[in-house]
Amino acid sequence: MSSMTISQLAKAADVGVETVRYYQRRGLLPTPALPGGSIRRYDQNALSRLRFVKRAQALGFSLDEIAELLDLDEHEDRTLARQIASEKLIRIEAQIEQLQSMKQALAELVACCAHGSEAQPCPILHTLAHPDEPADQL
Amino acid sequence: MSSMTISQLAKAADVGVETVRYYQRRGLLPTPALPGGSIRRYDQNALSRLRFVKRAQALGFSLDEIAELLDLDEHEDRTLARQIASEKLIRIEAQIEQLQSMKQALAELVACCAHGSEAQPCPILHTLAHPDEPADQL
DNA sequence: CTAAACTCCGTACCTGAGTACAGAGTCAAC
DNA sequence: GTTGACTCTGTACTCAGGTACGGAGTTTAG
Repeated sequence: MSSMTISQLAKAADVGVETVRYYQRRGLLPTPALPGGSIRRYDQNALSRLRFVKRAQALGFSLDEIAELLDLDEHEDRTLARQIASEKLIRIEAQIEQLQSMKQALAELVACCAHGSEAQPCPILHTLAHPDEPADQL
Repeated sequence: MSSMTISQLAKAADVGVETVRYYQRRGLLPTPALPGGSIRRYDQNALSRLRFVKRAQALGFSLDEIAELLDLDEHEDRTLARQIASEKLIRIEAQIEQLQSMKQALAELVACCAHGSEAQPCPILHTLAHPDEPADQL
């Protein structure tokens, strides 16, 4: 199955046909030339690329960022590649930190709500409404 | 300043006037009645609610989820509130793990580009395209 | 008293990431 | 050699979460 139609390709990567076309329009996947007349064929390489897109996306990258990542690989300019990757790395680290703050805040709220007495207002809602008190460490 | 115009309210919560109106349309904020003729007035309560929305949003809740939380607050249902927060917590934890894997992959790419030989391919596309190999810890 | 600034309401527009559909062509099976 | 599934291109629609705008009314400072 080294040569696939668009629907076979889409199925193999578990996306819709329209999604493949959309990625082509966005420049994330090359659009192979129409051979002679009529129907495009996609190879293993196209599938790898498509899977790359889905995986990177699952990690929170936008399609624009993914296009950039793909460029890193394609361009043999390692100096530039390294620079772009470093910048992305910094953004990811910041994102992780943000999420960790969120996690902590939420964990505190959940824990507090678990053993609080029913008589008091729900701390999740109370805390969110009044940030100037205890759980303000966001 | 217990009675504000819409723009004072918006400013106090650091959002745009249009955003306040949007939240009203979405049912996240009540729309106070027009007193006699003409211009609505908002109180401290509206500000608390607006801040609640922004804080919950910063914690990764969607506006629909926030509406749900507000509803729970109104009905004093802390058990369910806690459940929603727990679910959100789990999603956030998964997201952090994923990002950490990506961080590692990117860090490797950066290191590779820094001192690797020009002859070898960068690991990033390979890593993401073939999840069944080393960097599979995503 | 007038002009600037603000408010109200409705509707339209924006970005990101697709999804749907129309109308025409093509390919494989029977 | 026709039917049915698939493909091609292009355009339009969806959803979230806003943002912008037009035209009318109101409020306030000078």
